[in-house]
Amino acid sequence: MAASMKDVAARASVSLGTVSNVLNHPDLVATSTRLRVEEAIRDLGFIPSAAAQQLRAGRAKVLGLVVPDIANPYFMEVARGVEDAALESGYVVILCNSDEQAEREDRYLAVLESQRVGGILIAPVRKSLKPLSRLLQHGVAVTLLGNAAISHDVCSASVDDTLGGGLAAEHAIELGHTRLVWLAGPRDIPRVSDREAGLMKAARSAKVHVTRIAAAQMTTAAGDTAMDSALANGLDATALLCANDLLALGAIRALNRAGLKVPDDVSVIGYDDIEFAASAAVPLTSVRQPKYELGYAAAKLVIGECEDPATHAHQRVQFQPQLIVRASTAPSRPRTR
Amino acid sequence: MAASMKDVAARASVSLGTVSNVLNHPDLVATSTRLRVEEAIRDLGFIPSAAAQQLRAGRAKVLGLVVPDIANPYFMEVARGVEDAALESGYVVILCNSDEQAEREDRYLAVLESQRVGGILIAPVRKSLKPLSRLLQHGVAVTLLGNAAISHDVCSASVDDTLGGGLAAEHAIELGHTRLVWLAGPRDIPRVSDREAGLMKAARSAKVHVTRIAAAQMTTAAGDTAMDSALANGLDATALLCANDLLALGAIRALNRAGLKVPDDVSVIGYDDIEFAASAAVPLTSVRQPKYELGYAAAKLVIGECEDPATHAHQRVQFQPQLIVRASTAPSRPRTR
DNA sequence: GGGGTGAAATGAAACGTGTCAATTTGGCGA
DNA sequence: TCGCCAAATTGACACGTTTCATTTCACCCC
Repeated sequence: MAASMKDVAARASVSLGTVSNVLNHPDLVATSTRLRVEEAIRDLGFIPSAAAQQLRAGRAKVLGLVVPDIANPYFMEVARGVEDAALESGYVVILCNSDEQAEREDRYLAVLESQRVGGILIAPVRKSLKPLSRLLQHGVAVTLLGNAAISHDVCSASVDDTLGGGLAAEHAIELGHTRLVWLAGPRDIPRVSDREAGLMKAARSAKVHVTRIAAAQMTTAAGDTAMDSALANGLDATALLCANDLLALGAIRALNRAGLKVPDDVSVIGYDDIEFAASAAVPLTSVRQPKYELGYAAAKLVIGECEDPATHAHQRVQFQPQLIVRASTAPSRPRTR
Repeated sequence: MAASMKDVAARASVSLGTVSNVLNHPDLVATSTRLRVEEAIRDLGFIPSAAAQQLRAGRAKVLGLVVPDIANPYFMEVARGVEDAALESGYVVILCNSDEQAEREDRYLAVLESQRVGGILIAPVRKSLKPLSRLLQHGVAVTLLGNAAISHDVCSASVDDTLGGGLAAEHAIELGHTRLVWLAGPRDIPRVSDREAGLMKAARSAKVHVTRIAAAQMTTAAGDTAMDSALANGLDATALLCANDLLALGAIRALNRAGLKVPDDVSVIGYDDIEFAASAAVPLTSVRQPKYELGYAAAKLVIGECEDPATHAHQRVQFQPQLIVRASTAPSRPRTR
C-alpha cells in the first residue's frame, strides 16, 4: 500500500541503489540526481519501512521498557526520560507492564526477542538475570533500571537505594523516634531490598528497633490493607517508613481511619517523591529520586550499546537520592495514652 | 545471531516450507515430522522474527498509543487497558508521548508510519483528522481515544464528556452555588471542549454565571499558576470546576496559599477521578471515567479493524461518566466578609 | 499391474531495504 | 584520436518469513 523505494526509483528514473544512496550516502550522488530523487520521495510521500531496514540490519531501532507498574507515577516519570532519549536517537519504545508478575515479564521478554529489539530497559521482577540470559547471548543491550547491576554483563542506571533507606531512617531517628515500622512490599522486589538494607543498617547503628510489615503489592490499596491489619494486630509505632509513596498514601488512609493523626501520632516517610506526594492529604516527607534523569540516562546507555556494541563498556550510573521533608514527619513526643 | 527458520529446517532435515507449515498450518504436516520440527525449534530456541513476518504481511502487529501526557495517571490507566488488550492478541504497544505539542505528535505519526503499525490509538492534540489522513489512506486502523469521532472514517472510544461536564455543573448548582468558575486547559484541547460545552449548557439553563479561566497546560503546576493569577486579579467565586484532576489539585494548592479553605470557602470539582483524587489534601469530588475499560475497548476496536479490515464497520463506543462526591464540595453558604 | 487419488513435503518467489562489486559515463591528458 | 581515471550509477544478492504451485510418494481400486 505505502510507497516503496522501488516506486521512488521508477518515478525518478533511477535505480534502486541510487535511491538508497540518496538516503544513506548522499555524498555519493550527483546533486541533480539527488534533487530529482528527493522530489520523487516527497511526491510519493515515501517513508522507509522500518521492518525492512531491521531485517537487513538484524536489529531494530526499538527499545523495550519493562516496568512492574505502569500506573505508578514514578515509573511513568522514568518512562518520560526514556522516551525523550529514544526519540532523540530515532528509537521507539515498546511499553511492557510486567505487573510485578514473573510470568508476565517472561512473556514480554519473549515478545521483545521476537521483535528483535536493540535494547531492553528493565526494572526486573526477580533478582536473577537468568530470564535475560538468552537476550544477552543474542547481543541485545540490556540496562537494569533502578537497581545496580548484579553482574558485569549489563549496564545499570540506579539511585543509591541503600543511601536512600538510610536517609529515611536517620530522619526518623533524628526526630527522636525509637520504634520504627518498615512497610515493605512483597518479598523479593529487588529495588526495595536495598532500601531496606540501608534502613536497617542505620537503625542498628542507632540501636533503634524496626518492625517489618509487608504489603501484598506496591500500591495504595495494598498499603491501606497492610496497615489496617497491622493496626488490628496491635502494631504500635511512632514512625512509619514505606517502601514507596503509594504504600505511604494508602497507609495514611488506614491510619486516619483508625483515628491516628499524621504526623501528630505517627510520622510517615515515603519513597520516590512522586508528584502527588506534595499534594497529598498530608504532604508527604519522601526520598526523592531523579526519575526523569534516571530514565534518560538509562536510555542513553542502552542506545549507546546498541549503536556501537564493539567499543561499549558496561557502566553503572548511580544517582543520589535526596530527602524531602514535608508535613508528614514531626518530632516524636511522649505518648499520652 | 538468533536462530532462523533455515536453521530449524536444517536441524530437522526438512525444508523451509515445512517449518513454516508447522508454525502456521500444523494440520498439513504429518505428526512425526511435526514433532521433529518442534523439537528442533525448542533445541535452537527459535523465535520467529517479527520484522520478517511483517515485511511479508505488509503490516506489523503493533499499535501506536499517542497520549498527550504520559505523566497523567489518567492516561496511564487507559494505557493499562490498551496494553492488556494488545497482549491478549499478540500485539505490542509503542508508547508515544505527544506532550500536547502538535509538532511532537506529527513526529510520532511519521515514526508510526515508518513502523508500519497496524493501528493507532490517539488522543489527538488538535481537532482535525488531517494529520492522520495519510495513515488512513494507507489502511492503518485509527481509533480516537477520549473524544467521539468527528468523521466516519475512524472508530472512537470515548466517555460522554458533555454529560460529564453537565454532571459537575449540576452538582455545584444543586449545592446552591451561583458563581461558577471553569478552569479550562489551553485552548483547543479536543477532549476538554465537550466538558466545557456540557457545563455551559447546564449553567445556562440554571441561569448561573460562569467565569472561564485557562491554564497553560493540563498539569498540577499549571493549575496552581492559573489559580494564583486569577486570585491576584480579584477572581471571586464559590465553586471551581476544573478540566481535569491535576488542574484541580494544583488550584487547591493555590487556594490554600491564598488562605481560602476547600470546601468551606470554595468548592472544587475535578475531572477524571484519578487514583490520587481520593487521597488528596482534600479528597476531591470528581467526574469518574472508566479509564481501563476505555483503553481496553479502544484497543479491541482497533485490533478488530487490523485483523479484518474488510468486514470492519467503524464504531463509536461511548461510556458514561459518573460523579463521585467527596469532601471538596459543600453547600454554598452566605459570604461572611 | 496400471492409473488415479490424496496426503505430505518441497522449492521458488516475493515483501523492502542496504551493500558492494561491477559497469557506465564524462572529462582530460597524451 | 585513444586510453585512462574518477565520479556516478547500476544490478544482484541477502536478510527471514509466508504462500502457493509443483513434485514426490504410498496407497487403493479396478
